Amino acid sequence: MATLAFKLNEHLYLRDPQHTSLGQKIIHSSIELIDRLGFEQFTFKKLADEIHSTEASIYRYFENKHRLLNYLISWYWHWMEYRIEIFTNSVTDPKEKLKACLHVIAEEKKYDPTFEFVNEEALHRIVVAELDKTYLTKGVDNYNKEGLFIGFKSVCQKISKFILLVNPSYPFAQSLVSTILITANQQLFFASHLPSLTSVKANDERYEHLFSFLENIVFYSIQA
Amino acid sequence: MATLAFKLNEHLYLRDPQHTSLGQKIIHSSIELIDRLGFEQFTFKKLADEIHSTEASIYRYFENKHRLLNYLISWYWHWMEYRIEIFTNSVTDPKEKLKACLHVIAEEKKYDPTFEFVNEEALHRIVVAELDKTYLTKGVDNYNKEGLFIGFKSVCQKISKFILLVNPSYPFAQSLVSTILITANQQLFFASHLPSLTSVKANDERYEHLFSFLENIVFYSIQA
DNA sequence: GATTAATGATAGCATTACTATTATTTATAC
DNA sequence: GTATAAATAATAGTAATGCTATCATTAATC
Repeated sequence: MATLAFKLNEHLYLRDPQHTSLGQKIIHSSIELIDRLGFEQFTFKKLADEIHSTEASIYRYFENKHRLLNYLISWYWHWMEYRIEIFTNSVTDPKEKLKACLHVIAEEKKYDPTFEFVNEEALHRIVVAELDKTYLTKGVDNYNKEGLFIGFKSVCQKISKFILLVNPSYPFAQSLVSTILITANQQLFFASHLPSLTSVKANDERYEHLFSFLENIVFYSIQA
Repeated sequence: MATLAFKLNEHLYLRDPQHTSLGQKIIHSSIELIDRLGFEQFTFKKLADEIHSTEASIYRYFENKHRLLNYLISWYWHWMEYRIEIFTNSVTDPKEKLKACLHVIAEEKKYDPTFEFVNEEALHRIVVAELDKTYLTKGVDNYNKEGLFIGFKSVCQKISKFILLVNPSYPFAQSLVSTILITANQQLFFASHLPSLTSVKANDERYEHLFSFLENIVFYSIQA
């Protein structure tokens, strides 16, 4: 079986979890547990109990739970880049390419059977709720040097290039892209929990609302 | 002495810290410590040592460190609203009102002697690094019911109204405002730590860069 | 079948996030 | 000015967390 797997930065893990049974259980169940408990309440002890293993065994895969979170979120961005690639690949018009990106960003995240032990729906909720915790820490400069954030950076760069194809003289491409990638998740969170902070309604059309908002910001800002 | 003080939501504290000597020391030194250590490393024990008091005494003012963080950040948004009020008050043209808001949002935060025991510069760094941690938690719905986030919401609402004065048919006012308030802080953080994610340069003109970016997004999006 | 690697079982330790109790200081009321 | 109450300090204790270490056992590989 030639399962598709992303090559993640080595500093994210001690032992690669993708290729062992225990490693796959760690990934699968940590997504489930972090989604359920939130990152603060999540512990290696609880994860160990869940997968009928031990704390010590998990520590052989990940230095600590912070690295594990970074791993999961990095995986998410690699998956996003892969999806953006799929949906922009055959599109030639730069504006349409950009629009395809926005669709991938704003769409509902569903289980992708290409990646067996990853529940993308739950992982997306984790990204929404915990992304900032990966870089909003005193260790950010060291983590950055280790390359822990290349997944996110790479997606940003890819979309920035599309923006510059549409308007080569737009001076805020990087800022605009990081803003919409982060705000997309935030607005969905606000829709569910702090509705007065968003124009996205918490109903079935939330993803369409979100897309319209992103489209509005992006295309008017770059004056396309 | 008629010191100006904000009336913060009662659920933020157990005993109002603004009116006692110990309370003021807690506010003053918690800002200093959280700024220096980051919220994760900050503990009531360390704060107690810093102000030559005890853990137990601090617990009589704040239920836990999470509430204290909420208190500080809520204070910040009340201060921001107060500043927005000052700078928009005498302006009549809606576009100029909105522009004045963006200036307040993007400007460098400096010590405001009106509020003796608060170091706004340090507090701003705390907001940049820790804001999301106040609401990105499993308890968000309960906290929201208690009114812990009214400071932020109130600022959002105020600016949204200015947007609707400029263009009454703009459908994303709330989303646009929450986006720029949060992205303003994020872009400054990126400029310092993850420069490839932002177009804001980490030099003396950072605040002007930031303002231009916000101005670009806001005024083109609402088609002013 | 021997060797090595991976995992499990168990223990331990410093720190954290509290709670509880009692003592002491400070403020206020009479 | 003393009585009374309130605020604070001092101290102790507890369960959980985030690890590290050791040794036994099972599984993979040569």
